[in-house]
Amino acid sequence: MNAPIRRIAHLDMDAFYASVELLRYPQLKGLPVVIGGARRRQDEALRLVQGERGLAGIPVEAFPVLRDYTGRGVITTATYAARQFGVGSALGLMKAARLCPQAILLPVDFDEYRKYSRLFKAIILEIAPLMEDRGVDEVYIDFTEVPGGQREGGRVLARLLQKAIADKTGLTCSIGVAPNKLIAKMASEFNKPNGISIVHEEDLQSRIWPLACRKINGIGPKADEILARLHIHTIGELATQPREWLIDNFGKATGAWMHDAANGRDERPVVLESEPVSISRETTFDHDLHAVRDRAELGAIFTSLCEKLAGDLQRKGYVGKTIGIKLRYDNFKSVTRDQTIAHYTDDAGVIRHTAGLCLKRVPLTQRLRLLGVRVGSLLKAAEAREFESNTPVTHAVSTHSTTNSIAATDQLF
DNA sequence: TCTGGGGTCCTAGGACCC
DNA sequence: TCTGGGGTCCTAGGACCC
Repeated sequence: MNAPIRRIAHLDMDAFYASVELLRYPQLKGLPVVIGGARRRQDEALRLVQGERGLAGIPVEAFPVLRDYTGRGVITTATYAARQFGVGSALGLMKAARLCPQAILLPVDFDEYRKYSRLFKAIILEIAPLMEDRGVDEVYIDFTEVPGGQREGGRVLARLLQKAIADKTGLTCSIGVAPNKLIAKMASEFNKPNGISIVHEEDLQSRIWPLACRKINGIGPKADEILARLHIHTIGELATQPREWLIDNFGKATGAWMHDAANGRDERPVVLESEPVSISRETTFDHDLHAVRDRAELGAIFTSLCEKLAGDLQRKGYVGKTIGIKLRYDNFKSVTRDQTIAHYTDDAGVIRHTAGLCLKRVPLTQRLRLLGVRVGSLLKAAEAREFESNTPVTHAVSTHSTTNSIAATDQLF
């Protein structure tokens, strides 16, 4: 018997956030709907008009529309009906309102999306156990050894997955199957929504090479701009450049990677488990704040971010020892500062104190639009305790104690 | 009326040690 | 009497992704 052909699938949920919202509000099906912006207000407004028939009974006219929205924020997801108007992910809401003022605007309800995320991934795992989590709405799956994974190049298994997910969640997805992750990722976009694409090794020149370089996962706007200046626009053009020339222009690692990627070479395995490197919280203010004039408000936000972050760490069972801050000025320039401490911690007071020291190292004359706090160099809390028992007292782990109250730390703002 | 929030990885320089 | 390379850790910034 021949060795099975390596077949990797990329599965991408279609307009995921918006589709989950449509499960709650089926009366919005077919209408332009965008998700994004401020969370609470619209939600509460909707609950007020919710009649005996529940959420599905709310009349379409009661939903907030883009036209009435004022404030910051971007679109995270748009329904396909909304995309007709040129609105899509990452577009500012104010700009979107000009393109499609009648679009219905729903707030992001991440808990709900996470619920469906866990659900569709569990369904996949029952059928195909080798799955790599790539965020709330997409995964890679190794089809190679799965029953049916080789039939029709993977199409039979892909259809089975689509059907199982649709039956149990009411959601659709698109799947690309290819010899590796890189091509599978591109292939999953070929037939969106609710599509399947099979790309074989020998299809590289006909189906991948005509695409723009930007379609390669890992080539972003900056790299694309440099390539354009070098008169390279398609993946085929990139593939036929001499490897050494790409290395001269992009550096050793990036140049070699680009050459491999364009030639369809990618040996990365499907990774089943991974540990987080950092956990963070950040927030963009409703309006820009000044470190002096809005000191009290900023201080409260800062403390609250630290508390939420500590809560995240405790809930997930991690401690870290590199504490950092990020801020973004009104001109959108960002700076970061971080500091590594001797003790692993998940304590809000320790985080707040150390982050406060970081804040003192940064210019605070310009107005701010964003503030963030981050904890890195993470360790599982259990492993950290083990580490502690083999380490001198000065390196002890400090977990959420009451001795380090936030109120006791110095106030920068 | 520009531009969210949560991440990962890479680079590069300096400190410090051997 | 001034000069090596590595290796590792820390920090800052930036590209990129979902």
